[in-house]
Amino acid sequence: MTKKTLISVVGPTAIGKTALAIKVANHYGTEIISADSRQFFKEMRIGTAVPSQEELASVPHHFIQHKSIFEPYSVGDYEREALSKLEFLFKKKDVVVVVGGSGLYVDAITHGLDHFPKIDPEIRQNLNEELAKKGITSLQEQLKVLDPDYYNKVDLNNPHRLIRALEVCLGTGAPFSSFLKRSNTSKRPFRSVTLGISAAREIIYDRINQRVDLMMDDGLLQEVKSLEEHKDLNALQTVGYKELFQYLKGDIDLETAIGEIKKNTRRFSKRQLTWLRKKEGIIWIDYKYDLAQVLSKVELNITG
RNA sequence: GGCAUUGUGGCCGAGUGGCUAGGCAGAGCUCUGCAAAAGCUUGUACAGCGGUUCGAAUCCGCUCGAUGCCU
Repeated sequence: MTKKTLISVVGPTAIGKTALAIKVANHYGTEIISADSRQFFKEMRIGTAVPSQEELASVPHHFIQHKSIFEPYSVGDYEREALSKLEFLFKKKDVVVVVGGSGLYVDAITHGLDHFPKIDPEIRQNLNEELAKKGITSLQEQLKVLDPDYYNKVDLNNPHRLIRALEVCLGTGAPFSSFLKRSNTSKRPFRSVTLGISAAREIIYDRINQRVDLMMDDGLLQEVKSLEEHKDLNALQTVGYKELFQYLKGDIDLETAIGEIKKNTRRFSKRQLTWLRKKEGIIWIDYKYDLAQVLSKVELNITG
């Protein structure tokens, strides 16, 4: 019996992941799980480059616009939901395709995260207030006491990291680092093949700039306007939205806002590439790939 | 042709004798529940030549290049 295989498609934003994922899924007659942390939200469509109606119709997609920006949603939630969806899909398919630009979310599926207890959201809220009032040193001092091991490892200038570690310490009474066992890792009941699409930096940047213009033509500004009253929600701290909120507020003009979107998207793509660069086992292909060749490489990895 | 202003790293821009502004772009990196997030690292650049001085991006002279006004 064939072993179940998960084919992941990764790469920087605007490189053509969606198109390749659909072709691969069609070839195997299977379905697609999205690992894009912004395409989850049904209120955000244009700015997150959700697949088109035709694309969605050609292959069943999961985790696309299935959540609301009003619901809190984390990688942990995603990992649980995605794994149970995978289990369900593997009952009828030998291959499932995952596609997405959020590296952490792809890893959550393919390798898994350690288990953390649920933390009362109020703790994080308090820590955020503390950060605003007393500054980052206050958080650093607390972490030094509550989890000296992690204190020596983390980037102490990074408020997000400090707050996450502290909320776990405070919420569980145990050091954050005591949960980092990598116990989940590499225990998946399926084989993993990862396709990485890449191109020269210049080409990626070019595609990004073009796509931002297309989004504007498609009515991104209207979409952002309709969400303006919710601009403080976490899901809307997103490239393409936060810049246009600034424009709507009158802080910058439209041309500047569009330039900022392009710039921030370029930076994002750079971080995606940094993230992927160190990963092992990725089959890298050029953005002008030959589909038959790509599929035969995948086959080789499945059978080999 | 005359007079005046001016010339700082890819770009913007501060600095008017000694103690390497800063920002943007670019590049490299970190990453376990806010991840399209958050954070870190990264260029001794002062138009050229000569002079003054212990020491010049900063002062002086000439050359070259900009810009403006005048005839």
